[in-house]
Parts: sequence; C-alpha cells; structure tokens
Amino acid sequence: MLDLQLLRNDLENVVQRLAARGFALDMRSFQELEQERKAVQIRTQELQAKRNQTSKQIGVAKSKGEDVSAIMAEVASLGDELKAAEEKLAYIQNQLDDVLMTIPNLPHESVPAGKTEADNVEVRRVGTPRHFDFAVKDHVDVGEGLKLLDFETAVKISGARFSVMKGALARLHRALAQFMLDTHTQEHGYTEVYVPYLVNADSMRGTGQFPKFQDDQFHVCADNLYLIPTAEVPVTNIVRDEIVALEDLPVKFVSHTPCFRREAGTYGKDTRGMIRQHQFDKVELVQIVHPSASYAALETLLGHAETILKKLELPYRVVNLCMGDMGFSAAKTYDIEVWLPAQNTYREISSCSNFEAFQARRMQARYRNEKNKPELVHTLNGSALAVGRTLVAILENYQNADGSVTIPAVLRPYMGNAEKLSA
RNA sequence: GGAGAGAUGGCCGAGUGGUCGAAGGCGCUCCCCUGCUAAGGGAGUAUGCGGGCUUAAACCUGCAUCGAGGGUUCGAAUCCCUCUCUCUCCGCCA
Repeated sequence: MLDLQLLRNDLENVVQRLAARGFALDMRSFQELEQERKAVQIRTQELQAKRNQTSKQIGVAKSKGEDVSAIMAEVASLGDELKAAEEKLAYIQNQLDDVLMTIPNLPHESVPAGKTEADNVEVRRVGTPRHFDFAVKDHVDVGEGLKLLDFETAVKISGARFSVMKGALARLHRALAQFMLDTHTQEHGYTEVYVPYLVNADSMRGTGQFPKFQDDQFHVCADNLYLIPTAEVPVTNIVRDEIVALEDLPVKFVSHTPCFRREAGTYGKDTRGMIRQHQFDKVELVQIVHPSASYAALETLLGHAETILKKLELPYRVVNLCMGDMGFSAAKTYDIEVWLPAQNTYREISSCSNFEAFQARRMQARYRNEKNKPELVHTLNGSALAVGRTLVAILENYQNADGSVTIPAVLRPYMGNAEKLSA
C-alpha cells in the first residue's frame, strides 16, 4: 500500500512512476474521489462535533437538575443528516481503500526501465556451466531413470503438478533444506522460525497477496484459511500490528516451509517435471529493518542466497528485474537464476526483494524511532533457496554418463557421506 | 464438541450510561535535588485520520479508536446481538 499522503501531495509524479512499471492509475477519478472524501469528511466531522458538544451539555444540565427538553430537540434534528453523512463517508473511504489496495509499489530509482523479462539487466554471472561429453538428460529423465522420481503416482494421488520422491532423492531433498537452514542460522545470523502453513485473510492482505491475487491461493473454505504460497506470508506477519524496539532491528528470520500455489493461468507452462508445482519446499529469508538500512540489507540478503549456490558449486547469474517484470509489492527485486543444462538456459531459483514500507503500511508493522515515535519498518525477503528447483539443478548439473548423479560435497555429511545417487 | 470466565494504552490494572482518551502503578523522556551509587521531588508520555496549510517540522484544533462488527440512546469502555481470540474445567486426540 502506498502512502495516501504521497498520492494527495504528489499525484502526478506517482502516476508517472506507476506508468513506468506498467500500471495505469486513473488520475482524474482518483482526484474526484479524493475531493469528495474531503468535503464529506469535513461535513461529517462538523456534525459529530456538534452532537458531541450538545450531548455533553445535556449531561451537565441534567446533573444540575435543569430541564433539558429544548437541548434534546436541538440535537435530535441532527440525527438524519449525520447518519447519511457517516454512511456516505464510509462508502467513499471504502472505494478509496479498494483503489489503494490494488496499486502496486513504486519502483526504486535503481530499477531498470522495461516491460518484460527481456528487459531485465544481468548483474553478474558466477561459475561456468560444465561441459558434457554425452547427451544431457533433463531432471525428469535423470530422476525417473534412477527410479527415485515418480510423477505418475503423484497424478494418481493428487493430480497434475505434484511429485513423489523416493529413497535417496527424498533424502537429498531433505538434506538440501537442512543444509540451507544450517548455513543461514550458523553463518548469516538468522533465527529459525517454524510457522503455520494455513493463514487468515488479514495475513494475506498484510504481505500483498490479497485482494489482487486471491485466485492464486488455495482456500480451505470450511475454516476460511489459506494455504501459504510462500513463508513470506506467515513470517513477515509476525510483526503485523507490532512495534519493534529500535535495538531489536534488524530482525532476521529464516524458515523452511512448503509453499502452495494454484498456478492459475499457467496452463501449458512448465508442465514437465518439478519446475512449476502446486506444492514445493522453500527456505525463505525475511528481514525487518530500519528504513535507512533496507537497500544495504537487500544486497547482503542477496549475498546470503548466493552463498548457497556457491557452496553447491552451481553456476548462476543475478538479474536486476526491470520495472515491468517486478512483483506487485516490490520496490526492487533481484532474481537469481541457476544454470539448467538440459534447457540450456538460466532459470529462476530465488527472488530477493525490498518492499520498503509497502507491506509494513498494510500490516502496521512499526519500530520506535530515535525520537521514540512509531514509524513504519522496511521489510525484505528472498528465497534461499527454492528447494525443489535446487534439486532439479543438482540432478541436471551433476549427472553422469552412466545415469548416476554425484552428490555435491557440502551435502554429503547430510547423506551418510554417500557420494552418488545411483540405480 | 460441552460448561464457565475474560479481552481496556508500551506493560500491569481501575472503571456498569453523562466534562472518560480513560484513575493508579510500572516503564520511558525531560527538569530539580543529592560528592559517586542508591533513593527522592516535579513535569510530560496512545494511535490513526482530517482541518488550519501550497513543502517539512512544530503548534493549534476536530473526528475516530477500550478485541472486531452491528444495534439501543441526545450521549456507550459501560446496555443488547453476532463473531474472533484467550484462560479454566470436562470430553476427544498425535
């Protein structure tokens, strides 16, 4: 949510910056609505002030035993107009709210202009894609070849976009999550948190999934709860409606959770394999920081995610998302893309964003500033990493000619020191 | 699932229809006092939104907010209804 004050005081500039990221804000209708709000609010408050004042007089007069019928008649005449004014104000404010809740965040000045993925700017490449002297298989063929990955059974149990992993592959999946958690807690100073996977609508609103992306979420109707699409939702909402002490900033959480996404509107996209699933695991980093520190925090958080890929010795690149390709709530986003030899391309494995105060304003997440006044925090998060896609990258990059897969050195302690997955 | 009790500021806690945004305490800030420390005295200290105001701060002023939403009333923290959550007891359960 953007600051209403900013929209009032600097609308033209806001409209321009939103247009740059592909969002058309109807300036005239906003102004009209805002003007009406102002007039109705002033009138409503006048009437309320009058009613309050008169009612107070009644109390005073009664306590002195005076006759109050004249004053009561006076205040009674306010009733209808006041009620109408209050209703109209509530209606207008709801409309303004609806507009406000569907406006995306303003991009930071360091975000490149552009409309699509093609306009994203590569920041760096790390590692060199391995040369294969045999025909590379994709992760589906590698996994199924080892009889450790089974999509047919997943279809029987649940349907498309689910997977079943077995044996050493299931263990490797678990090992990856453990390795990521250990790295972030032991080397990067994050506190591990275990959180609910079902959340209420307020939490979804807080991080920006609602109201705009309601259709993308799994909804448990009987209890009116939603399956989390990312740990970002429960973890960031830890500070919803809270005032964090200045000395407790930055707050750094890491959490390993499953993520559930309906993937509405992606029919036909990435239908093969584990790239795009309704359910996948992710290790998520979340930081709650002082506003002056958020851009520095974004760089270090990105570095923390990169560390995992470096330790796994997987080639990757970092891209700075252009305005048109950024998510709804983000002010700036870096994606990390891992090399997938079978696709002969880099594919997203992490997304690290600074939301500035956009989520904090929706959540009323604040800290006490140097003057002891509550002020909105800045929030950030990043995947570090998406576990399923990391597994895909290992299967493809570490595959051998005989169909086996070498286990990256850092994972072997988690795998009973095994060196390979083999049939 | 059944029965009961409760939800008030940063925290604790009083308040059952009228000058209550809310006693008192704790905490915090400032000032005074005291060689230091400890103790003491005084003042201040909720949030959101609007208006004054064309930028920011400060200030003045209005409205709203006592778990949430409705209702009764000239007037609601207080009375009524619905919901949410917490606690206690019973039942069930990994």
